[in-house]
Amino acid sequence: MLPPAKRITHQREIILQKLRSVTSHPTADELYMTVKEHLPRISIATVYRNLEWLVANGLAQKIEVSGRPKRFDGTVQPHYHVRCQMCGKVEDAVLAPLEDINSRAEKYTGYTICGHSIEFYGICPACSHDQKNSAHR
Amino acid sequence: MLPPAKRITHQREIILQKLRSVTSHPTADELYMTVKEHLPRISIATVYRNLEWLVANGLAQKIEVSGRPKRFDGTVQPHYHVRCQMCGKVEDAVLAPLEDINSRAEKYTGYTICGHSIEFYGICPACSHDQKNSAHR
DNA sequence: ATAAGTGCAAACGATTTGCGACCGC
DNA sequence: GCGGTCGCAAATCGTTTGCACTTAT
Repeated sequence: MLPPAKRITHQREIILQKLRSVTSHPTADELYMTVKEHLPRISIATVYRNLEWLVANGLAQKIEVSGRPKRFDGTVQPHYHVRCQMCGKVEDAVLAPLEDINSRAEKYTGYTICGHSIEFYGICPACSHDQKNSAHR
Repeated sequence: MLPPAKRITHQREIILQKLRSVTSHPTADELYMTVKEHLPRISIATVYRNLEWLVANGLAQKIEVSGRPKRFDGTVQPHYHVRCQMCGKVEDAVLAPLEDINSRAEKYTGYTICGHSIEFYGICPACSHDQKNSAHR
């Protein structure tokens, strides 16, 4: 199903464009910073509202994991994420989607399963490097 | 490794006991309510502090998913969860832990992977029933 | 005595909301 | 002109923190 193609306001457009131009899964606040460069008068509320709108209309994904601030993703294909436990960075984990586990879960839980998310957690290369350097102290 | 068996204060004990007595993955606040029945003067801060302590000492698990309030689990064995998108309830999904995907992810991401969490999302039996009943309107 | 743990209230960060102004059809 | 959207400020929610007071050892 194609997106309902409703109103695309200027701010909505810029937000989506900025979101698509990065691979860093920014938080609403981070996005607000960069969007503000082009639309200095935009408010953080607008960013939140439009991000939710984009998600609701299938133009973006929300990664709401780990208590931390929600992150957003301009890619809509299902994929998994890895989070660094030290610096909080989130990256994509390129693994083939495990389709079969949905039906398994459905069977065992009685829920109507719509999907699943997998988050790997660990230490990113940069942080594990830092860790070695400061092992003493 | 057995828990460090440090201080077990009265409030700590009650909190763990209450947490273990339910399967509902309560939030800190929900737990606070029930613990207060036994310890009327306990503060919410103590509940938060002790839940973190229990997690740090391997006596409980934190389920921090979906932006929503963190939930806690008195079971420490690794297992997955299903969340109802309508009522927010979290239940266990009895699926054998997928051990192999950790090493796969490690290979692809370059991270040192410590583990992963899977959350299925969908509609619980109760809510899908309600949905039918209120289909009109 | 001292180190750890507590209750309270205030602080915090992320997000949401109410509202009057505004913009595009 | 009207409905949808915006910017702003205030409100909310979950959680954390500073601090002075207890409590177990």
